[in-house]
Amino acid sequence: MDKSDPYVLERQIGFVMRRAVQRHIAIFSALIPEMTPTQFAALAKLCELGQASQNELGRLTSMDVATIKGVVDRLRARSLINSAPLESDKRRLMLTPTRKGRALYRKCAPQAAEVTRQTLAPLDDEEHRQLLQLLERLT
Amino acid sequence: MDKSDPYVLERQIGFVMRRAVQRHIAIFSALIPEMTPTQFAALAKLCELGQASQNELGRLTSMDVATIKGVVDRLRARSLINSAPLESDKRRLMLTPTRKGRALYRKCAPQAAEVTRQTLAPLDDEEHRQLLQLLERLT
DNA sequence: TATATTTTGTTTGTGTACTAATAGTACTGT
DNA sequence: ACAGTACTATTAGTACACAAACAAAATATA
Repeated sequence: MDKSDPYVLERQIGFVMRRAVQRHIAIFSALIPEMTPTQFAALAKLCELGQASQNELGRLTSMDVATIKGVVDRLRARSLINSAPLESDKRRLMLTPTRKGRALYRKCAPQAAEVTRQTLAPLDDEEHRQLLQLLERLT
Repeated sequence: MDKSDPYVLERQIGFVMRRAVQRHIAIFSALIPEMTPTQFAALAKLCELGQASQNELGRLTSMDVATIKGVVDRLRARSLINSAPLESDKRRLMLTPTRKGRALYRKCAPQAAEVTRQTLAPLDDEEHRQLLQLLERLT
């Protein structure tokens, strides 16, 4: 990319990523209306771990402390997860998925794979790999 | 990408994009604390066009009608843009950047280019081109 | 032991971002 | 002229996302 290129909004990485994320979220909510992508990420990670503290879950899903609190609150309000203060460290809020939460996760996981497929439909396997690898290096 | 891969949250395109966007926004707000990326996009496009209706500006910057309204409200509250109903079509709200808005845009534009540079710093020019092209195809 | 630091969680405030509903305006075809 | 349709803007409601300020608990260090 020529560094002397004029500034064109539509070619900036931030603008293009925002649009790609918008499309992804649209696909997600069409295929998985039961949950938002963020809620699914938290539930999926919690099911994978079995249990985790709220703070820990936030770190593992790249959510801010204030954000993970809201997400956890909404999941708990729908009885998809339980929370309880930890005896050994009273600051921590230990989270576990409920039976209902695990069931919903199992139901949605294949759909989530389909979301990824549809999002990446314009690309072939090699391009998919490349894109993921390039994006990961931006982190 | 092997379609039979197990579902690993961290390798899904949505998760990776969310993280990349988070980093980009952090860089943006460090370099351009005067505005959010969204506000800059709207102001930049409006300065480029000279004028536009609110709806038109939203379409050109990929913002929902409700979103562009909020962004325009905040820019107007800071006297960066003006708005007035259009005589020839009373449905439309015509927007123009103020002198102050244009000055701020001119000041921030080079910084915005630097935001893009820093965001893409882990990649070389060819990789930058590739990433942009792949993301654009996801739109 | 006493103090300082770190960790964890909450709250408040601001700013996207979308859906759905509403209302006024403009256009189209008969 | 009028009925139906499309467009534009606003509002209300829900949900991320981050910063900043705070409180409580645990850990480290003097």
